[in-house]
Amino acid sequence: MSEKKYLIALVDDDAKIRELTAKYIKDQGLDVITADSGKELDRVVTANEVDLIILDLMMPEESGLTICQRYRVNKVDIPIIMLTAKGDEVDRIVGLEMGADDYLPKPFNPRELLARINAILRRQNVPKIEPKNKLIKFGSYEFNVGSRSLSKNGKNISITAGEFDLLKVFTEHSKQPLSRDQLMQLAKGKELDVFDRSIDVQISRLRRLIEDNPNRPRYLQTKWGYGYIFNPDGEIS
Amino acid sequence: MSEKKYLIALVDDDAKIRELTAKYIKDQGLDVITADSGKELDRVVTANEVDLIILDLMMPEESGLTICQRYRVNKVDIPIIMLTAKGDEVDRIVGLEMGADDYLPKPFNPRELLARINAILRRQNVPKIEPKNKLIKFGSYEFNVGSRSLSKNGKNISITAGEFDLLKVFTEHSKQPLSRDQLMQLAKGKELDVFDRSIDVQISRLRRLIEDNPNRPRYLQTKWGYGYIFNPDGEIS
DNA sequence: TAATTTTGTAACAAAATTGTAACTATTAAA
DNA sequence: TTTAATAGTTACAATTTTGTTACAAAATTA
Repeated sequence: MSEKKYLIALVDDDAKIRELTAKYIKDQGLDVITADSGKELDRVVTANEVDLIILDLMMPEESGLTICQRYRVNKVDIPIIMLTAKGDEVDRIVGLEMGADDYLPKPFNPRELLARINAILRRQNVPKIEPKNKLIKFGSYEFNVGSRSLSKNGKNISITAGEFDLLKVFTEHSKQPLSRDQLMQLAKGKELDVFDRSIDVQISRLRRLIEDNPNRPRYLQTKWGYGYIFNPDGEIS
Repeated sequence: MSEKKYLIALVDDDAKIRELTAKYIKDQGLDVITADSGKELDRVVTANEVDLIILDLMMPEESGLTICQRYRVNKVDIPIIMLTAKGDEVDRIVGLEMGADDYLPKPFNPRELLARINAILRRQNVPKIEPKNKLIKFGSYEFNVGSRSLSKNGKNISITAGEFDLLKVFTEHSKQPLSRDQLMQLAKGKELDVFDRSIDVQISRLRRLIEDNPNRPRYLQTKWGYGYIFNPDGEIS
């Protein structure tokens, strides 16, 4: 956890826009967690170290404006980019006065959003990060985040994108139990549906890659009734 | 920290489904008021503080869709779960567009309904801001809520989810006698049935984990005729 | 586009936990 | 001291949760 990637919280009530945008940002190498409301954002922000918030202005329960104001009043000074309806000049100005750092009219070009994200992060000069080739070792395994590769005793093991995302999340939260909810958020940037077992299946697949004996996992253990935990030391509890 | 009990309004014209579902929800420790029509629901909503509405789509007088729309137009933003006929893709989408928060195809699994209720209520709730690695020490024991772990003299003791929940409740209410009723409510979020001894059994199990001598409990003592009390100082009264 | 790979879903099996019932022990009160 | 009520404990059944597989859907690549 010494090095971390930028984490963007994306708040929009429209699931389609949310997922599309999240995917785009993720593809650019940033981490994304989504939220569909202010309440949800609160939870995300308290549970994670968010570097920047992208906030839709028009939302049913609590408007982006209110959320922004609430955060600023509470001295939460995470940078905020506000998404406004096209030409909504007034809201835009109010938004900036509320303490938003930038705004972007909808519909927006994802590349422009990305440019603004980078501009703000640079402006904030959050310590620049990730001189690639972050290497995590556990047992005879090596996991290289920069080169997206996994190996055992130097021999390469092929890992899919989904497995990679999941393992990356685990290595970034070593020795910390993660619920399926959190894993879904952190690895895929979306909400876990009730009775969704896809995380379990991915875990099972991941274990085949990173466990000498997948039936007796050492590194990727189950927290029964809660979720999973990654422990590079491989202590058996 | 008085936990609020949620009130669910259940609207269905079929009396049998209504009562069965109501009973199921009640058993899980939520309050329920039923209604057999939109009119009835209006009355219920104006007379009570309803936290969530479960709304059948197909009803003789006024359809669930209409009701939902009516509420949203009038800026009543109580979350709504819509019950749709199976496979009625179109209505489902229209429902969500009308402002329903979730839908459930009929016939539904009551457990799934409950899961969705809880998901929505959780989403509505502003999360408690809590220090992450809260560590409670008593005797030679350490209980870490963040990492969901328990240890004695540094040696890990495996604790189940149920035991964890119970112990967590006790540590959050140190030196305060808790009735079985309260414990059930706080640890499992449901109602205690008459003649339900499950709390006693869990206490017995928990004592095996956190007492040097489970037959002479120091930390988790009995309040005879009332309930139990947790005292991290371990004074024997 | 077709072929290939990856991912999610559903179903079932396995494992772990939890509740129940029965019985015993303890406590408080008569 | 007896009695009735309450609490402790145990084994076992029931339930819940997790693991895994095969297959279908979706995404990616050629």
